[in-house]
Amino acid sequence: MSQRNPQSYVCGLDAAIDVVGGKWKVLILWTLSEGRKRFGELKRCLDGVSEKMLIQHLRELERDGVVHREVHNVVPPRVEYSLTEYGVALNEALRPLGAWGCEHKTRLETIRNAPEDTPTAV
Amino acid sequence: MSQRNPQSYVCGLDAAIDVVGGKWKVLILWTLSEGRKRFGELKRCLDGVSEKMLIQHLRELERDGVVHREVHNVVPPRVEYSLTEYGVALNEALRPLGAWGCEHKTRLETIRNAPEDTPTAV
DNA sequence: TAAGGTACCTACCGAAAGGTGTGTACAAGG
DNA sequence: CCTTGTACACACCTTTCGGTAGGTACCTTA
Repeated sequence: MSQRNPQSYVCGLDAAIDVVGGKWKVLILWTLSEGRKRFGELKRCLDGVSEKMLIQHLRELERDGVVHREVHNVVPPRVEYSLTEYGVALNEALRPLGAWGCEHKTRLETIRNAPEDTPTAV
Repeated sequence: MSQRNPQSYVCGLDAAIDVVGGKWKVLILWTLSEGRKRFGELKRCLDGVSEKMLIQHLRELERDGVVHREVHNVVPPRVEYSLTEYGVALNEALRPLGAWGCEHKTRLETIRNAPEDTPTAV
């Protein structure tokens, strides 16, 4: 997303947005709140995500300390992802925003699917 | 940002992120929570924003119904921006996220400014 | 022997986001 | 007369984001 130079987070809000600002990140967090999931499971949960983006976002979330990655050294590789305590807290903090989004969901969909230049009979 | 196709917001959270997902949007909302501001004032508050982006983001926030734009037809143009009730609610909903961000601000800054490949003496 | 599943990696490409620099109408101020 | 300030619009350019396609190592199953 709009990754700002991180030397200068202004109010914490921009820092948080920087963490969850990828296309699939909130959905990943949301999905992982149900419990630990394997890579393939996640992929099936997030319909339409490409493997590249899923991995990339998972890595970033891991780097940011909100997602934990656990590798089981077995022969068909088995990797499980889960939320850290930071991740759980982040999910909690996202609740009100999700609620706001739910309230305005249909309104926003309408706005955004509408043509910007309402050509009411030319 | 990562504007998803809005026919399919999954959980409201992605809808909300879509609204506040621009580089300067949360900062605009944050600044406007202090009260109505003119374009130039906003620009001075948000250090480093380009006029183009400020206008673009303001227009989008206006379209999404969270920011109100008021034009006074005077000769040196005077345009004032303020939060709508939706915008106020959105700001409230962003509070916990901002708090989370504040708690993790320095940690995130450290992580993100650090070299990813710690080249400990080559 | 061949195919399939796991969890990735890599190179390449188009689209979107964001920044820069200029122009504009109008009046006030020096 | 020239400059300054307001609130933009527009063209151009670079960077980032996200997606597609292909490949890998290993084992299982047919």
